[in-house]
This record gives sequence, C-alpha cells and structure tokens, in this order.
Amino acid sequence: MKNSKDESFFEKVYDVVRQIPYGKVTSYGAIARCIGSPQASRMVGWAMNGSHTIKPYVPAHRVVNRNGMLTGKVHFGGRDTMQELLKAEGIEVIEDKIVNFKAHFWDPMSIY
DNA sequence: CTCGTGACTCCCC
DNA sequence: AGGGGAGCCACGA
Repeated sequence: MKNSKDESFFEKVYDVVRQIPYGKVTSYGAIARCIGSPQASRMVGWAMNGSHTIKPYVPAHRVVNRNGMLTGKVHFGGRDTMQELLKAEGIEVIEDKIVNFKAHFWDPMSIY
C-alpha cells in the first residue's frame, strides 16, 4: 500500500482494517503503530466508532485490544454480535476474549 | 472557536 | 507486581 499523507489517520485505519484476512484479528495498537502513531491507538477505536457509517464495510469485529478482548463489543448493538461474527470465522471467543489470540493475530505490517 | 472525551497503550512509581 | 498518569488525533457540543 502507499503511504500517502493525503489520507487521514482514519482513512489509514479503515484501509488497514479492510485488509485483515478472513479468520484473522489484530489489535488497535498494532494498527496505530503501523500507520505511524503508536500512541494514537485510542484513535483507532474512535475510528471504528464511525466505521459502521462509512463504506465499504469495515470488519471492526476483527479489531480487539492488546489482550485479545472484545472491548468494543458493546458498539455492535450492545449484544454479542461481535463474538458471533468472530466465531463464524472460526475464532473461538470465551468471556469476550479471543481464545489462542496469538494464533489468530494478523500483523498489519504485512500490507506494507 | 474552545473544551472535553473516546472501542488504547506505554512508562514511571 | 499493581496502580496511576500522560500521549496521541479527530469529532461533537
């Protein structure tokens, strides 16, 4: 991918998240670090907040915190939608945590 | 236009 | 080892 500065932080985030392969997940910090702002991991989450509004579809359910926990599941309708989506992709989730998170982890750096 | 907050993470004590 | 504080960028009121 190209690192054009024309793209805003949000656009970069969306771009990366859309590249997440099926059955894979990543963390906010990994994305933030990859786009050049390791400390701006919060912004990634904030970007996800509006991800359902933009297009094309952004697989925000594949983005979790550093612990592999579904911190943003509440934003998927206040139910276990996020967990269901992950499970549908072969990712086992227990207690809002991804089982064997490291095995399913995908490095955003791969697209660069 | 200014202030506050947010789906996080890292460093320091 | 656990708790607390700071930093990042963007958006809404």
